[in-house]
Amino acid sequence: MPLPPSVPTLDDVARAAGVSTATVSRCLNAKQTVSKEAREKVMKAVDALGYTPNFIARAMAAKRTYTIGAIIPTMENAIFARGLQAFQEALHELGYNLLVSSSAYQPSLEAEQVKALVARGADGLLLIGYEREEAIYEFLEQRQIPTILAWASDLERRHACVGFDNRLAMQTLVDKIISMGHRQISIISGIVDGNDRAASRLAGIKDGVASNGLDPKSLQVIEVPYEIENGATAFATLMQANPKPTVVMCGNDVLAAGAINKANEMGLAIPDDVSITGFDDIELASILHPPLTTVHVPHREMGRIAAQELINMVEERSTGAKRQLPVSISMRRTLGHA
Amino acid sequence: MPLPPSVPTLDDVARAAGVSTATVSRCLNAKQTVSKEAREKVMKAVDALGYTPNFIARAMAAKRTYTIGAIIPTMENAIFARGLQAFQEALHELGYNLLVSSSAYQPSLEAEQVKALVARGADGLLLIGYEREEAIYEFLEQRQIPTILAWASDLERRHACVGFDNRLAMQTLVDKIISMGHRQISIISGIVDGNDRAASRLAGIKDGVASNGLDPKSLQVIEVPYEIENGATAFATLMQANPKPTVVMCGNDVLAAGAINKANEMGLAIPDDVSITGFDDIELASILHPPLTTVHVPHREMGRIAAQELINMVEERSTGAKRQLPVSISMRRTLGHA
DNA sequence: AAATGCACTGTAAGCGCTTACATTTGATTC
DNA sequence: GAATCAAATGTAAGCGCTTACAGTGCATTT
Repeated sequence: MPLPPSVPTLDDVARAAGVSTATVSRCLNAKQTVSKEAREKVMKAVDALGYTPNFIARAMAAKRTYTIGAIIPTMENAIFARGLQAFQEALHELGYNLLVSSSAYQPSLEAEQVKALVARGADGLLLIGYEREEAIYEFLEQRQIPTILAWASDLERRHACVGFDNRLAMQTLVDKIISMGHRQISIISGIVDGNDRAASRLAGIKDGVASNGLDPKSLQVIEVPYEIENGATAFATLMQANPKPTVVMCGNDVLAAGAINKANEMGLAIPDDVSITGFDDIELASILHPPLTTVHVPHREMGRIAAQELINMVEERSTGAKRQLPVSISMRRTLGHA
Repeated sequence: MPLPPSVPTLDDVARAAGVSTATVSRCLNAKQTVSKEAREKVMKAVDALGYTPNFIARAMAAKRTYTIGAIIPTMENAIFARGLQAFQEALHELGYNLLVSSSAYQPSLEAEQVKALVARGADGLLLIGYEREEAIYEFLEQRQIPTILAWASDLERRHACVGFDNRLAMQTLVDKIISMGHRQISIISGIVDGNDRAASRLAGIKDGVASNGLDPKSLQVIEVPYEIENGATAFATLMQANPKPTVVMCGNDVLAAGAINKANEMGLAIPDDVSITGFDDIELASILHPPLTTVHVPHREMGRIAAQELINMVEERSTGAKRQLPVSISMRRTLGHA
């Protein structure tokens, strides 16, 4: 038993099989022709030694890692989970691995992670939304790292993206709400600064309100980080206004969950006393009490398309498409007539 | 503008600064003494060229990556999210990065990911629970990869671990339940095969039942994957039994969420018609309607301790401790007297 | 003035792979 | 039987870093 239980290398395999390292390498990468005879000798040696290729050395020599990096704002709630899962699955099918990190909604952390992932040889990157320093985009371009922006769909911008129109979605929802007789609308929004999705959703509400002849300025808006508890607190505050809102629109389902919860606690009947709406349609939405009326987003499809498109870019079959996916409204039971 | 926009290397920096590559390397790693003068020249060159160290080359030369790998069974729900987040934060403070992958509860996938992470030079690994092929443990030992098992706390086993006693926790909960007059207990368990946590929880229930003089064999048990929908379906099935259960104990909060939802849908009052309990105390638990009585698990603490202990192992300050954390019962409103 | 020690810096040998290029071999053709 | 060619294999040069080892100067000691 060797005291430094040294890990077998390509050289060891080559020696054991009585061939050159090049042949072993070719066997393992199945790119070029290797005689059946040699292949068998090599495979036998690989098994005997328990050889596993050193990924780092391989990446270093080949300058390819078959690894994609993704940076999402948070892993704590389910907003990105499903899309990411689909992304990962699709990547796996295409022969790529996924490395995930979370920026905790901090731009500086995101920038750091972008560099870390690139330094680790990520062949491509998935980022969420648009809002980040231009320097990051420049860095990525200079390094020629294919990047796709998910949860983003601005066809005017130069970046490859796949997402949906947050603004239009909210506007549609507002139309619906107003058509149901609501005039007193209050809003619990995510933090708009640094988060283009939150900003678009808020803008969409204002658009909708304005296009229905109401004054967007009269809207009560509270901005809070996406956490259940914040939704609850904000809801309580909003309900103290006079006149009371007949509907509280939330920037996402997490916030809406908090709002619903607080409403129940306050003994308010939903939707009779107050209506509540969400955004995202995460799993949570359907098990709230009552089930949440929300904007349904095609998370899995978005993840899958992002993977396909990104790999197309990595393998130089595409220079980056822009995809906008349709959303719909999941009418459940928290939205009623005013 | 150079057509191959080649990325600056250490050599470029050395040349620009008029020093040797060794000096540049020493500057960047701050390990050894470099004169202030040299350091300044180097830093200037680094900035001017926009140099970022190539992580892969560094890892290759230094045989250290300052990267920890974690493989969790799922990212789709919040079971592991909070613990992992804390793990990541603690790691970051200690100067390490985290790479996460999900095994989707598939042992073969987990094995693959272990190899992938090791091949990528992970300095250490975090795995969930015990149940996996012995070959994986052997591989890890042979390669001398420090590994900590989280959500695991068997003090008899040889592996470093940090977790809590699933079995005892459930037993305690059963004691409580029986003391409240329940005799008809049904169970919605996670899939036990390949999941030691699920198995321990189920065993704990049986222990508790037996120690209270009831017959564990009379327990109705349905095993399903951890998904809300499955909890709902199983609950409906269980309620068709005769006699009906007075309490349905769920293997985790996700399952309990489904059960509660279905109960509401069926017009059953909780806890008057039927009590329901969960396990994990994820955020979801407190916003269910009614709020879920469940076993509270110190996720964040577990993640933090796992990080500290694992890095101690990586940096050879420890050979692997075993930590068992206390859990408590979060009494909320889904458990009432029989 | 020579010897000693210290602080700093440079030289160069890898780390474990991939791959361009060179070489060998055997079959095929004329 | 020599020439030609394709297939299989080998040789060896890196990839961009870290680090052991070997200087180089200069201040201090003897």
